[in-house]
Amino acid sequence: MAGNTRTPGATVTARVLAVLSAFDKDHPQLALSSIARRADLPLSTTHRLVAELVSHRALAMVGREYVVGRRIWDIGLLAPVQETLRDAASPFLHDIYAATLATVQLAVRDGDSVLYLERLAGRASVPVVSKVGSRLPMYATGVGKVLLAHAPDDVRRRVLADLVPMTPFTVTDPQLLEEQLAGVRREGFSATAQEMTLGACSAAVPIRQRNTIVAALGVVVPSLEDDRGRLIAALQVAARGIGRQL
Amino acid sequence: MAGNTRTPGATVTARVLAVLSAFDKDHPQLALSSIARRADLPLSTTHRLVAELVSHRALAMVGREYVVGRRIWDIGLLAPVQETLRDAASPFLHDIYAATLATVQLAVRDGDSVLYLERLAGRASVPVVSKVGSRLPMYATGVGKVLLAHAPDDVRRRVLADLVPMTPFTVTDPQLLEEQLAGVRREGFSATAQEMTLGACSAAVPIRQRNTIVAALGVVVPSLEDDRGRLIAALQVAARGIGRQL
DNA sequence: CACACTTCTTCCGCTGAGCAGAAGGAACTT
DNA sequence: AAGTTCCTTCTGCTCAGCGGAAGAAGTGTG
Repeated sequence: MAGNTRTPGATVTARVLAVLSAFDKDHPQLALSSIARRADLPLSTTHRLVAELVSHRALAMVGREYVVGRRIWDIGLLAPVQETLRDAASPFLHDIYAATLATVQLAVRDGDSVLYLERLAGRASVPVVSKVGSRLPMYATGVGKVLLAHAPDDVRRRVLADLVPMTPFTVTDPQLLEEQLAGVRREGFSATAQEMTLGACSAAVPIRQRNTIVAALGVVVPSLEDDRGRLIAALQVAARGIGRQL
Repeated sequence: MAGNTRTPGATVTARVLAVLSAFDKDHPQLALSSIARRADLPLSTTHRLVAELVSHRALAMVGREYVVGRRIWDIGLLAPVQETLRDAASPFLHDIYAATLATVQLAVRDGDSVLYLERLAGRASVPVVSKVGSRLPMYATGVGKVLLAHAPDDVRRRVLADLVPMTPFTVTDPQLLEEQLAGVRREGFSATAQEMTLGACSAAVPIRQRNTIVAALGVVVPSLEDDRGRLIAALQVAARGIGRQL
């Protein structure tokens, strides 16, 4: 029968997003109490928010549990970066794959990480850790270095301040990395060797949309020695082609 | 200096969704005032909501305008919109693309329309109007005719009662279309030429889950003449493969 | 069948987060 | 320089939202 004081400093918008964000790839379906726990909200509050979201089809019920609804799916597809970019890039990725038989990757910067949008797995026995939808550090991958080289200053500063070695070949000296990034900007491509995974080398180039770098395109191969020039030329042709269609 | 009365009966959740829903296929990028108008909210309210959504990356700024952000994209992808179907189909779609270099489409019937679930964009020389998440009429597309041929009677009756020509080649005679649909059922595939878009032909086959047609798989090409048989054979192999996994 | 346990739903009075008009800027256009 | 359009900030009022608690409904165990 007691009323209550609301928690100060909370906005409903943040709560709504917290509820939606309770869902992720490993938890695509959740019970009410799980949502409350993951969003760190009281049960009754969660109950009300969820009920309202369901009424707007932002969530849907499956039995006793909830899943993300069609409404969010519809809206999410409008996020322009990925859809347009992936469509424009799709045929070029296949071209590069056909020409090189390497693992081909398309990635964008997401905050301080690399987000992989598309990947064509090559047949070569190269261990590749990237997955579509996964995030990796920017300082240790080919596409990452390209994106980092062209990222805003504050992003670069944060990333350079925390260089964790992934392999013995990872560059962990901020000064050296800065110089490499300057080289990437100057040359127009990046080339890395075993910095993320032993046995995997990569080359990458930026994709430009009207002089803004919006994404990076790269390949992963067992070794760069042989045909580094050819790989980079192929990547650059494709990157220009993609950029032209954005 | 005057305060104000809030509009009663409004929930923040509904407003947040109204703001997000202001974005649609024809308006993927909006200025603040446009969002306010489309969501039917006061400008200052919209401003605050949008700012908060941007801070949570549910929206993003592009110059002076806004677009749907990566956060919503992430969450939206979790919506179980035929997820098993899409998962099962994905590798086969890539196979078909690699074999034909055509635009490949995966679609289901949604009410009286075709809903496109997945699309691999081929070479740009063929104009293709379908987009993932978009809906098109069933009577003028390859995948649509397959789905229409196997749709319940009442759906077919409603669709046949309202045939609007999209191009000069669109079939608008209900009788003729009925005959074509019978052909689709008999032959196991549909082939259309420029009925939706000039310069675009398509072939499509049904995907069966235990003898029920649950989806359609199709390709769009500039012309069907050359290798119609090969295309359809490839589609049928893939469709069987997908069906086997459902 | 009773008991414990977990999960969901409803209730209700208090209060600060949200509201929206207005005014002040900023950027373009005429 | 005057008009137009669009964006941002300020502010006091007030009701939408809050959340503890209690009740209901389902689930598991001896």
